[in-house]
Amino acid sequence: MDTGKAGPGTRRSGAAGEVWLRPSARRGRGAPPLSRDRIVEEAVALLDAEGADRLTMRRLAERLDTGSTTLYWHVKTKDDVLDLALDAIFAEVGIPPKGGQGWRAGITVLINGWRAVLLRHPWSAALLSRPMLGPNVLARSEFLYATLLEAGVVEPHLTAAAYGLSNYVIGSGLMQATWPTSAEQDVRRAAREHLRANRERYPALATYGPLVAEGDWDAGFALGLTWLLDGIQAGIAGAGDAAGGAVRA
Amino acid sequence: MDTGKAGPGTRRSGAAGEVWLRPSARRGRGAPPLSRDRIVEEAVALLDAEGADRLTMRRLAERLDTGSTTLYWHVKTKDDVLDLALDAIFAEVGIPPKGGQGWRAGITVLINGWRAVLLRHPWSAALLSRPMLGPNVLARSEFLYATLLEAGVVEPHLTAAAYGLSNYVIGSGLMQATWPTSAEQDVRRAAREHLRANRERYPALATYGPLVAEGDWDAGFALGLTWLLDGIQAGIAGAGDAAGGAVRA
DNA sequence: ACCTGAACACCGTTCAAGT
DNA sequence: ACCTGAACACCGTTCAAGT
Repeated sequence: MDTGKAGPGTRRSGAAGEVWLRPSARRGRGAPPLSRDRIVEEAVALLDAEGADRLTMRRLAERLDTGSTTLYWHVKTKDDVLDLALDAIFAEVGIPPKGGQGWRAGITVLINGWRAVLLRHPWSAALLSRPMLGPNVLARSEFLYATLLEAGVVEPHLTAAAYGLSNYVIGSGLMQATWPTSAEQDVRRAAREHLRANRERYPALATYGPLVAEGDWDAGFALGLTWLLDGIQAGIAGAGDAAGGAVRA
Repeated sequence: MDTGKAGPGTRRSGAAGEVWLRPSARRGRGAPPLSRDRIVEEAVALLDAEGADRLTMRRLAERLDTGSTTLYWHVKTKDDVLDLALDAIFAEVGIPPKGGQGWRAGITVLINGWRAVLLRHPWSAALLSRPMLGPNVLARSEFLYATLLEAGVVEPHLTAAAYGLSNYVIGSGLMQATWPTSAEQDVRRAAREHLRANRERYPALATYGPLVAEGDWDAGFALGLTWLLDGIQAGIAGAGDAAGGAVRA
């Protein structure tokens, strides 16, 4: 594990003329100078590779070939790094072209892309408990609101729709990222057996529950999304009170 | 801050005869002996009072009047404490009586109770990224599945319904617990001004966005819940393909 | 303007030792 | 069976100092 760690003076002090043999940057060829962007990029890589609780200022600095304290010139705190990393991956969520398809299609593409990103970076689920106000997140929220407005959705349906859709993806991403992955077969099996052993207490779960049925995440997600979109659509047509009397909690 | 901290020997060594003046337990009157339950209870209190990142084995131990290392006799790791604390608050979610009302009413009560607990313990939102397999959580999932089954919901609607509802509450709780509270008026205002300053980039958000409109969380949540329930209900009636062709993502 | 090193005040956890 | 203290290998962050 510690193999790559140069002893004191090995690289930093530099033997006579050794400067010319070095490609001017610290690390191998072409490592750009340290910058906020590079720190965030490396943070995402570290998070992808090892998960949220392995992200340490010292370990991050090591990957960037600096001391941990150097990072604090470019970034104010570790929390900043997390905020920036979270916003960075949102850039991967494609924003559908403006007028292309109907509002349902546009929103479906956005939401599915959003979900895909959450699943591709499972650590992000745990970070969603911080306010998301970065430019990439805002750009996607803007698309969502704009599309709904253009479709004719008005308050109180507008807020409910935007929140409902967002909450649904976030919850789904969190749930699925959380769930014992197939890599943890032992945990899955243990959980399943736990349910079956207590089948008199959890009869429905033991037979139909998620750990048993191994339901199709994607199909389930799509179905729930349809329900939300249907509800939103119904609210557009008869703006009055298509939702019945259930609106007030 | 350090006022209450007894100097070495002040309490532990005990002057002659001092035993009889002590009420036999370490702390004031009637402190029950250390136990797993007491640790979890105190952990919840600490989390409620100070939030997730202030929970420390040492600080928790201090509240229990022990050394931090003592906790490890009752609990294996800090993660265990978090898992136990998370399951503990789920006990507050009331499970509706079995046959009382229709399935919609029962599920609505459960979901609203669930949401209320998440909002009452905002720290729990950040912990939802861990598998929830504790007895209290399972009991509530059991109710959900059993009620849906009894209402006649079948696969693939069953899994989609259970996940959809759960994901929706979880996402909502996370979102609302995360959002700058009214206590952080400055953050709210800064965010709002940020949106307005960039109104050409975020036109819809700047005018109708959540930070501006100050929408009613409860009403919005209830509306989205209605949509989900409507979708589930529609699936019961015409079991065939009431959801149209959108099922396969 | 950017980087470094030493240092501070913490962490979670282990373990031999006590009662 | 339960509790304690010392100790280990870490943390995030500050700050004076270097170039």
